[in-house]
Amino acid sequence: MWFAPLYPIRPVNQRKEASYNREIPRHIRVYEVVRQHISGGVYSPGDLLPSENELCQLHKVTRPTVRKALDRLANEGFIVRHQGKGSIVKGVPKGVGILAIQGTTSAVGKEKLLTRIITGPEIRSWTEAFSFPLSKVEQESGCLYLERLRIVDNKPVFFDVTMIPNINMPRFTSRNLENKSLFDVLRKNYRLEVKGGEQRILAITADERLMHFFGVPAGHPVVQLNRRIETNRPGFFLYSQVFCNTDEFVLSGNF
Amino acid sequence: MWFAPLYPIRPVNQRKEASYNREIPRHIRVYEVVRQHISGGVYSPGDLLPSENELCQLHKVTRPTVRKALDRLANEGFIVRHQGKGSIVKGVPKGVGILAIQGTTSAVGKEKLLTRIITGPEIRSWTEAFSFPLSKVEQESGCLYLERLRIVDNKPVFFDVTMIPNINMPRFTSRNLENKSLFDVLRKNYRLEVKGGEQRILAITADERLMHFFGVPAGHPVVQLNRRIETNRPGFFLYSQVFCNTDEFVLSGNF
DNA sequence: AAACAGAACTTGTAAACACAAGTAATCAAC
DNA sequence: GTTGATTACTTGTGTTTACAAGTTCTGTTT
Repeated sequence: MWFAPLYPIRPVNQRKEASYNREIPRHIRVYEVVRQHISGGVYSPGDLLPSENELCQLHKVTRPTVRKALDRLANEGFIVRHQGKGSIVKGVPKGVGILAIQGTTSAVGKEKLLTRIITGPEIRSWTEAFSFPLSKVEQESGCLYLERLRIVDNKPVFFDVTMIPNINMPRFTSRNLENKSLFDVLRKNYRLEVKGGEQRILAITADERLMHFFGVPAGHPVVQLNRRIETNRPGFFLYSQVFCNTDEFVLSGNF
Repeated sequence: MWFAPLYPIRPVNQRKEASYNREIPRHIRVYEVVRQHISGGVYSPGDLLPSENELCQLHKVTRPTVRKALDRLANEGFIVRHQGKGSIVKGVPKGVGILAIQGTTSAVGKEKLLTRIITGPEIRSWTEAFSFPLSKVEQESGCLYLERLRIVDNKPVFFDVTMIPNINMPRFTSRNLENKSLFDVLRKNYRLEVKGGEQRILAITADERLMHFFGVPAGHPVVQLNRRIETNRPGFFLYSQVFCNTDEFVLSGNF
């Protein structure tokens, strides 16, 4: 059985169009607006957001709709809600640190960090990708190999090995990477964005080479990170291995 | 002005008790049950979850309530929803490895992991929170102290120290935490959700105690993690220190 | 048998309502 | 002035109703 609608819920579409032009849900609209207001500085951290009922009036929607928007904002860390008080702006959720998504450059701060290229960049065939499995395509293409030593406050802290599949990476071997963020170069010159990845962490004792680079005695403990980094290019991964002398600098990051 | 309720919404509380024993919201109840069914293997990845209406009947709640539970499950990656089709089980979200956001239990898999309580849970005064700064309130409240040894495949792999501010944590010291996920206990009994945090990683050599726990010789390298973990309770942080013997198991996680 | 129409499901969006519970300001009583 | 109850906010939870829109099966038509 069919019942005539008691009231018109949404304004009749003026023009019927393809589905890609379908209305954006109202709770998402509200979310977008408030989110932009927070990241745009209309509301500062610590501010009290308009109450749910005020937001209802502002956006001409009902409370469940507003609440759905605020649910998401709270979930993503833009706001904190307090029963009986209101929603307090927390700010734009801070990014993920060295261990999470960015290279060491942005974590330590560009000023104090020097990067010395030890080897490469040069084309090699894969030996292994730090125990991550390699696809056939990757294996056949060879890799761009790079070894760097990172120096903070005149002390060598990181030694990293980076391996990038040699697929559509023109002129990479002739690039000057000294004191540059690798991720910046990849983003600007190859439109490669880091999306996420997987990492494995272990503690080892320094081998001859690390003893030499870090200037530490035999038996010195070192953190080793093996990372497989996803990019916006589907199926294209960066592989990197980082050794870190945590005597004076620790690896820190948010999650 | 006051209006008599048109209908009784929820069954009258049989006995009025203190606030820590307040009713757990129904959408959270439903969430917990379905979540356990997924991680417990009642539903396998690829399976179609009961429809929202069926879940309504099962749990004797209405659709918005069920939807709120499913919203969260989808958000956390347990399920994927398809309009017109249903909700498909994706499985326990891997990736939330030890380094990212969850405890070791979900990272390794519950089957193989045993947890032995070494000390506590007991109330102590703070000595320090692994070099994280403590607020005045935290310092004055004292902390719940807990030491655990995690055993994977009969090999001790993790030793962790957890410190929780003793603020509104009734009966925590008398809880049995043996072979349980601490985060699960906190979520179910105290409605504490992990939101994120900060961690610092370093490599050390095992001291007397770790040599004993891990059964490793002197000079053995060990990964140390100091973590400050944010929760949904504003200003309430968990502090934990994890030592990991990475000989046979590495710390892995996604980002 | 193949194609189409429709019914009968599914989830997605949104409103309107009712009440619970936490917070903060106000105001009266002491 | 201080205390304590009241009141007027705030967010939290839950129900009911209505319709939109995607998917799948079924039955009829061709």
